Formats: sequence, structure tokens, C-alpha cells
Amino acid sequence: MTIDATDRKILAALQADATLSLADLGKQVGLSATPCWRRVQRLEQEGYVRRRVALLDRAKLNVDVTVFVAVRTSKHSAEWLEEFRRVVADIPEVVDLYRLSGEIDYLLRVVIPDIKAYDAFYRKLIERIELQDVSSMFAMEEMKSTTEVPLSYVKT
Amino acid sequence: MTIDATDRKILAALQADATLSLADLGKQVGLSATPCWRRVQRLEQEGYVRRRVALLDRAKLNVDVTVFVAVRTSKHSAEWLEEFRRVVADIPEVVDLYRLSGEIDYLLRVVIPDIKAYDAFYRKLIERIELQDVSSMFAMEEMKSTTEVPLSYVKT
DNA sequence: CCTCAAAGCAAAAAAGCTTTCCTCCAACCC
DNA sequence: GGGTTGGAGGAAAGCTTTTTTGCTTTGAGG
Repeated sequence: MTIDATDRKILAALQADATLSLADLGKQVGLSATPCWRRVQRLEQEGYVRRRVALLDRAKLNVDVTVFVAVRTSKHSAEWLEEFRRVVADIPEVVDLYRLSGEIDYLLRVVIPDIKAYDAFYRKLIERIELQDVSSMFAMEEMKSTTEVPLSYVKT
Repeated sequence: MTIDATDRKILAALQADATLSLADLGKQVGLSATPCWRRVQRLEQEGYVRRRVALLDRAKLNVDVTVFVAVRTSKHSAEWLEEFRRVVADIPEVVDLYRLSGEIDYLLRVVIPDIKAYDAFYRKLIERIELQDVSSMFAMEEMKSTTEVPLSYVKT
């Protein structure tokens, strides 16, 4: 139920590297394999660890370009929202989709090979759903990108 | 060196779930464990798989709020850029940092517990480095967020 | 039809995970 | 104080999975 300093160390280690053996993980946090295993087990069961995944190399897979797409719309019905969610979430090039407060209604993060492919993506998008205003911001450089969340705010 | 349809299936499976045993992974892609293992080995060696990590539950860890921070600056020297990169990348609440083209110079994705904590983060940021213009967009809803990249553009 | 290389398979060895059973320590009750 | 209970850690054994090794199959080129 609650998270102590050792649990935090385990979570920090696992979100940095999920390939660690229980023996090594235990060494890092000052436990032997068994109690370490029990804690990991509990952290997974209680949902602190949601999943373990492989992170792939975008450049090698030819999706090296990131574009942020800011969407504004005049449609605000629940039906339109559901339709929009369904359509956009189903596009594999869209890796993130947020509903925002303020000027921009939705922000998409899209990964594609190049600008030409972005144009194809863009056409596909506006053909599938009506949007009032779409503006694209191309990333020149990915200066930081991590799946590791800060653990300093965890309630013990 | 090159990626065939089976490799693609393996990558797709691993970026969805890295806990699969080689036997199960092999079953999914139509191989027995050994050739499957060899392919995974190769994919890791050649860098297609960069790392395996655990994805944690943000809500449970009290960092459920996402804020996008758009930064504009008048400083454009290489020194300032390096300083900015260093300062911002070192802040654990900043999970993504992109340099963009266009109006906005930099876009940060920041995860924190609540608006109060965001204010603390914001003060810390502007105290550490000089920025011309900072505007914050709060995420009302995370409609999609995945680490899985599309594999349809892979060069075979 | 033979040869060679690439890829697959099966079985054995190694490594790591999971279980079981103990011990230790601290809190609590009498 | 002395005994009891519960929670946490640890060692060893059993079991599963990964990794290695050596052999077989398949298919292309001569």
C-alpha cells in the first residue's frame, strides 16, 4: 500500500533498466534477491509498474522526424470528441495526444520519416475528421526524451 | 543489417511487451525459441532495441499533471543553448525537451503533482536560466500516450 | 546433382526466477 | 521483564527460461 525508500530505489532502477536481474537489482537497493523479488512483485500487483517495454531506435526505423500538431476546433460536442479520439488515437504515427486548456484544444506528437510523409499524414488526418485550425511545429532537435518520471513526489 | 517481416513482428511485440519469453515471442512471430533469440540478439546488438524499461503509473506516483511549456528566447548563442540544455535536461520533472522551428523556440513536457507544484517548478526554472517568454499549457486529459513507434516505414 | 550458406530445430548447460522454510527484530500484551 | 506475534530479510532448493552448441533442413548457384 505504501512506498518506502527501498521501493523508490527499486522503481527508479527499473524505469532506467528493466533487464536487471533480481540479484543485481537487490544489490543496488541493499537487499538479497528474495525480498527484492517480493517487493517487485508487490509493486507490479498494485500497479506501480504498469508494463515493461522495449524502446526502439527511431532513426534506425525511419521515423526520425517529430512534429507537434496543434489543433483548434469549433466542434465541442461529446460525440465529436469521441470521434476525434477514436480517429486520432488509431493512427500509429500519433504517439501522444493531449486535450489542453487555453488557445490550443489538442496537441498531437507525431513521428514520421520526413516532411513528405508528414504531408501524407496531414492529408489523411483532415480527411478523416473535420478540424478548424491545424498548425504544425517541426522539431529540429530532441534535446531530452525520457520515460522516467520523477519519484521525489511519491507519497510514502 | 536489414529488417525483414519477422524482425518487424519481433520489434512490434517487444515494444508492446518486453516481458514475453522467447518461446511465446517465437510463437507470435512463427519461430521456435532459438532463431527468435538470435534475431532479438541481433536487433539489440545493431541498436534497433535501445533499452528495456519499466513504465510506471504516474497517478500512483503523484505526478499526474502534465504541462507543456513553450519557451521563446532572444538568446541564440551556442553557449546559451548549451547552458539551457544542461539546466533543463537536468530537471527530472522535464521529461521531454524539443527545439522547434517557428514561433516557439523550445517545447518542454513537464510532469508534476498539481498546479502548486508547477508554480514551484516554474520559479526554479526561471531562476536558473534567463528566458524571454514562457507560456504554459495544462493538459486536461491524456488521450493517448505510447512509446510504440510505427513500424510501417522501416526500410527492409 | 552437388555444394555452400543461411536459417531452423532440439537438447543440454547456464542463468535467473520462485518457493519454502528459517531467523531476526520490534511492537505489543500480560 | 518475559513471552508472543507479525513483518521483513535471507539461504537453499526446485523450477523455468535463456543461452549455447551442434546438427538438420532449405534453397540458390554452379
